[in-house]
Amino acid sequence: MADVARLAGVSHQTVSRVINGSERVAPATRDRVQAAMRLLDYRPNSMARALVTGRSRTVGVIGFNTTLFGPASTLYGIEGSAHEAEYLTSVVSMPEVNRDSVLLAVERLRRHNVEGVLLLASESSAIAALAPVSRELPLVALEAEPIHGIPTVTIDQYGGAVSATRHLLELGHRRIAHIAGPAGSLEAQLRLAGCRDTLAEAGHRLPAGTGFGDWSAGSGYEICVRLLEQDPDVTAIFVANDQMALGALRALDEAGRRVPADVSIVGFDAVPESGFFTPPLTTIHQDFVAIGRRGFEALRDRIENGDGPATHQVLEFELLVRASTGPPPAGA
Amino acid sequence: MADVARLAGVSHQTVSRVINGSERVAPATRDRVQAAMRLLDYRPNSMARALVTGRSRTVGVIGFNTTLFGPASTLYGIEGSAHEAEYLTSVVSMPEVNRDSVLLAVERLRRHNVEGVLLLASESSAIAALAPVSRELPLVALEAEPIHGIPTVTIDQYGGAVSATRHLLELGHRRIAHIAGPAGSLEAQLRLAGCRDTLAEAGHRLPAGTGFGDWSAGSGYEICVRLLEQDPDVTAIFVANDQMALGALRALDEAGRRVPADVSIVGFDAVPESGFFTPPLTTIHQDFVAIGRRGFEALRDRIENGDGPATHQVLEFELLVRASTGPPPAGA
DNA sequence: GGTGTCCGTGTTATCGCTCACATAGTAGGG
DNA sequence: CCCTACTATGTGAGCGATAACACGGACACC
Repeated sequence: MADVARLAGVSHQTVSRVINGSERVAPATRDRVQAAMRLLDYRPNSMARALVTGRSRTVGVIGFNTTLFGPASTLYGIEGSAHEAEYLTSVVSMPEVNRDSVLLAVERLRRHNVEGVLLLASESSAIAALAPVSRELPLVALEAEPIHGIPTVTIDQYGGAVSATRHLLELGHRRIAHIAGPAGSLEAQLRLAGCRDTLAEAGHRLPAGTGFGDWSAGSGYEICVRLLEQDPDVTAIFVANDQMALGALRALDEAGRRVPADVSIVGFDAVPESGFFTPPLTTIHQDFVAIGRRGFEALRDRIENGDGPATHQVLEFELLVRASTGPPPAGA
Repeated sequence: MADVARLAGVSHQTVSRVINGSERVAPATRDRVQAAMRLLDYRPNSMARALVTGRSRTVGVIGFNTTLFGPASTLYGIEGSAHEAEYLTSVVSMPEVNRDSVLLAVERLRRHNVEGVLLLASESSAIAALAPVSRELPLVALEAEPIHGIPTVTIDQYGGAVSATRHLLELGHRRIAHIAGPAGSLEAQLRLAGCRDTLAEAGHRLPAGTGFGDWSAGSGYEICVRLLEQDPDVTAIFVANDQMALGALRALDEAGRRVPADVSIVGFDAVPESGFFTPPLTTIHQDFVAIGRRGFEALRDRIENGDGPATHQVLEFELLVRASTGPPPAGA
């Protein structure tokens, strides 16, 4: 910076003014300074600036299964939004969700002076762990429970589950099972609750022993195999995400049950591949990227304008009816 | 820091020594300082430290399709490794790969004083754009061509394609088609070349008009539909990734062609879902997480030990034979 | 022509830390 | 018992920027 100032024949402060786009600089001077900056390939040192302003213009993201389509897409949305606002995104991916790992992640981010943190985890334990932190550091939780005064952005998981279940009821199904996500996950709980409540309203109930998977195709497969043994009369299964639904599809195929002629399947998430499953999967679409964008905006608002009351944004979902659902077999 | 020093009755320099684990501190003093730090909930300011040491302990990652399983997993590997080395990972996800977007991304990261950059893109144009930058900033490219003296970490794409193609030849297939990835992608090119060369060696050749997809299931579907029209005698298709293979599976199903009885399919990547496709997909497994880890290690080495000659690491792949491949139909 | 006001620019302090060097005390060798 | 050598700690400078304030000159107004 001193070099630039010297070359342009001004003081370092004037250079600083040019960098920061201050009004109080004569156009001629501004041009001279900019020319000097270009000539010297000068790049302001963000660390020095951050030190004096106390602002790092960096936000942290804490994620877990970031290799999954959902979180990866949300991260993409966050990054896109952050980019536009000239923030940098720092990611911490933990292999497992628990109190300690969340605290470790946030500590790591704080040490690097992030200005705020986005939590990408629906485990209520993760949010609970961060509740005290949120008083010192702006925090927004995505796909999370609106508790502890932490702002959240989610889609209407419960509503999506209701919609999926209604779809099956409307097709005439009566014996409907659910393959749930991890028991500790709020999303999984809401999807289960939405399904159960909707069935109850219609005078039906979930078969006993709903299995809790881990979102993976493998777990969906295993749970479905068990389900078919325990309850061969099931004519429809609402599966808590598309990957597990794929596993269920595989299990049904191996069991010789046709989809949707014998059993209908509904998934959740609408991953891009789901339209190419055999058969193409009926599922609930949620806009992960939008969640990320909204999440970042909410965080930025808290960073720049301080704590207001915590907002809880709920985005819309969409039922995508494809070929994996149809009326139950005549005999059922 | 001054507060800690005062409370512990030492100078700020001694506090600094304790923070940095210097040897030259009496155990009693160290304890007193640590107690003071805990009491005051003191956290060293990384920006000040970065300013004076000139080290931000942050690396940048430039990615494109980071919502895909491969890049997302690699990112996960990078982050894990970076975490262990106490580096922070900052991600920039660009919507498209081209010279400008790559340069923009790297500029953004440099402005935030990252110490090095990992490029997650197999497009040679992206690497070419960064070649000049790599002389000023440590850089490692993943899944990329070893050019311009930039270190790389990849798996043996060509070898994987050879292995996949041989597998089909050994099963007795003679009319083998390929569905390729984007023409600009090095991975796609190598997979295509490996397939073509292996066929040529065996005295066969690729049917004319190999389609170039965009890695998505949808593109795989469309290319396969076209392929089946143009070349109905094909008995096997090697598809450049699993998502496109899923699309191909769908197209075959709709065309009434059974897999593997009528047509065999081999994918590439071994995404976790591929074992649950209908039928489970024969594919080439590559360890994306390991690529990320190795990539970070290589970058760290360059950051901390300066430029040596550029290393090019090639990791092993593995052919996973599942149910989507079998001998060609008797008539073929 | 004096004076207040605004504009463009410069001067100095400061952010929180590490580095290089200074210094006091302690121990060991002859 | 002196000198060297090393240990534990302190002092002051400076990293590269911004903030706060100071200052000279041009202009307008009375």
